[in-house]
Amino acid sequence: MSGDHAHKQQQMHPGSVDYNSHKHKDKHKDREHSHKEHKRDKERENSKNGNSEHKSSSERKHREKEKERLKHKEKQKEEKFHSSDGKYRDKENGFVSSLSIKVEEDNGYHLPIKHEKPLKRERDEDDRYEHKPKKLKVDNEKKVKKRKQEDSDYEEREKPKKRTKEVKKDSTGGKKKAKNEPQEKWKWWEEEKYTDGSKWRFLEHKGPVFPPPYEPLPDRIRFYYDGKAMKLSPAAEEVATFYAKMLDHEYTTKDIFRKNFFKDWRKEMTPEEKSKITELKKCDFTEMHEYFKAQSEARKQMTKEEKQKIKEENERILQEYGYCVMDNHRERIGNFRIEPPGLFRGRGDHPKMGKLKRRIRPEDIIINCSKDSAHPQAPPGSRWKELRHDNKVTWLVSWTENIQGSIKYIMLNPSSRIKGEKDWQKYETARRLKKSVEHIRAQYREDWRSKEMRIRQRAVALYFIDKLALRAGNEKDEGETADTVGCCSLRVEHIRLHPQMDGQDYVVELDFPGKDSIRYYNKVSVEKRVFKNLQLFLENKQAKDDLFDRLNTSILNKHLQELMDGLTAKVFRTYNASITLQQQLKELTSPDDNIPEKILSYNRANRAVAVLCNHQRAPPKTFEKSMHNLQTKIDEKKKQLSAAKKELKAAKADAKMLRDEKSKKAVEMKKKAVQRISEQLMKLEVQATDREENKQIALGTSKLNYLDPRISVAWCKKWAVPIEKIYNKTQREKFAWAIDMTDEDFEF
DNA sequence: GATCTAACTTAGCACTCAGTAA
DNA sequence: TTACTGAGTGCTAAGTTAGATC
Repeated sequence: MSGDHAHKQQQMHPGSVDYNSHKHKDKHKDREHSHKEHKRDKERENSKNGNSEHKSSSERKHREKEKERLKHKEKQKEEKFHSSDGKYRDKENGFVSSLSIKVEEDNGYHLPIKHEKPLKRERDEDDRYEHKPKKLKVDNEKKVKKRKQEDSDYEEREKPKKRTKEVKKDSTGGKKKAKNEPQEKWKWWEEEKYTDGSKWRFLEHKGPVFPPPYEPLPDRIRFYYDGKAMKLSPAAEEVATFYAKMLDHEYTTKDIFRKNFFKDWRKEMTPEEKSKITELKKCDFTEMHEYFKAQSEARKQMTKEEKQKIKEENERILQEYGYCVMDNHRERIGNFRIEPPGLFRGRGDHPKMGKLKRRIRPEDIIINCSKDSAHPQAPPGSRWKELRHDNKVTWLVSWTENIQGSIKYIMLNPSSRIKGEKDWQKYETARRLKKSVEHIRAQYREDWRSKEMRIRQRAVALYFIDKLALRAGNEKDEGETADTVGCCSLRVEHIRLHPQMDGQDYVVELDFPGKDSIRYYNKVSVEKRVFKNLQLFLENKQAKDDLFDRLNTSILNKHLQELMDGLTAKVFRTYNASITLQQQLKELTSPDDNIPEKILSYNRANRAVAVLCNHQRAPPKTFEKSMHNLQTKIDEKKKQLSAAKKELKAAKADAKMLRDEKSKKAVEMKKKAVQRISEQLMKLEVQATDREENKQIALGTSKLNYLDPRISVAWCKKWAVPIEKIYNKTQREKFAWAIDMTDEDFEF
């Protein structure tokens, strides 16, 4: 299947459309579609079809057989999940399912999996979970005063010490609890929010941590040019080490990377070096490369004590620079280190890959903090570019990077109030969309018949965004970034129309490089009117022309804003992801299941979302090996089980003969052993299934960014699944608000 | 409406480190 | 004790969106 797709994919191109004339020249740009995406896919495909795949095929078959034998219950669930009637999206490499066409249905509208029930709430909106900002705090002088007081109180009592993440204060005004009492987490979600657009009242931090200065290589480590050793100037040597460190990486085999690197490297050379070093292929970095490899090896070989020392030093830096005081709370900073210099690693066929990312100096840094805070000090002998006091933004530090000229920021950790509030708000907006989505859908269906082309295009694009969870698709600077697209920027070459395909009517085949140059490949059966509209949009266009030439993200979002306050294209992704999770959890969870089975169901629901959102990952390098190891464990466990069963049988026979207490006890013991081993076996089998299904799908992205955590928390509570089973520590910190406020009745 | 920019979210990859098996 | 492994974490690239400016 996967090979088949790859093949189809390669052949795809605007054969089915009449490209004779060019109607929309104004918007047409002669873009080069480099097909980086396709190359990357092909590479994956090749590696997949290579040795490792063949080696593992017998194991996989074996596993399949084992799966067959899994409990009846398990099997039923799997069938349910894989939806036997072609609802699953088919992705690159066939990693999702063997079925390729998603059928449109009235109720199973947006989901990759068929839904027996309509996507309707089972009860009225539960307003308990509405994100209702309480009374405006900044309007309330008393409270502002109090907060200010708390700020200064905090400085007084907390500044010199404290290693806890949050400052402890009680509800009456900020007194610490007794020493040994457990530190209570700050429940910012129970407090009032700023509603005047300001993000904080007080902000104090220590500024960023700079990477260590460059340390020249020892003299024995030499660089060779054209076979001759050559001592490089420190600046040129530093840049050379960036390349040397990457020698093992695929990047250094790419022409653009090499070209960009060499060009930027030469800029760092002295005139003499410049005149000597004229060809990259004559450069020999291997000694440097070996040196860094040895260093990395040495780091691994460090003694426990040495490692501990480094750990302590890192902890000290974290405590000093990794936290800030925002209003009256000590909050964790997300990224407090300045990005070190190196070679730019753009993704896909990025035209700037290999360029030198220069070292950031204090003179490049803008510091943002409160006027009345202790300002961070620039390193001795240097000064900041600017000291700013802007409480309308959330960042602490910013600088402009030299590759794209974009601004980089230091901001707070996801567990912080400022990020958490925004996250919560995001899900509330998505829940509001739930209330008006049917109306919006009716509207865009109506717009498919509009007399105006721009409205039809808007309506069809919105249909794709809603149905397929596509990203908005901003226009991008040609030549500055990799050629990737989203919905609004789709081009003729990214779409093929099939009036009939695989027994389905009106099939649209989408194939394009999305964010991070991850391929989006999907064949989907659409409504006739959508199909006819697409045919119309394609008329008289060429491969490189925009499919939606009368549309862009700005127009689309303005329209969405009119339909619902706060609605943007992105909200549809959040909404559809969350509603899919909720729906899938309902479908897949069986009350009789044990905890591991329930977790498998959760992961499968999560997986359905990841598939919908096209969250892919490269299969882990050690995947085949780890599956093999797991299978070995399963085989051993089976042997163990069979032995235990024999022993039980024997014990039973003994007990029947002897009829004494001792042999009865022995039977009980053996029974327990059989039960224990069975459970262990079942866990391993579930683990193998889960891992196999997860081979090329990344669950983390949707879990962290698209799924309303309250759905997961409610599910855990309802089925008594420990929250730790689905969220690790970091995730629990990020979603503390949801964990605290949600009960099992929560409905998205 | 086009373009630019700032601010923020979303994303996959690489590396680390703790747990576990040998 | 060592080697291995995978979950967790950090890093930073690549998106979206809104607002300013022309």
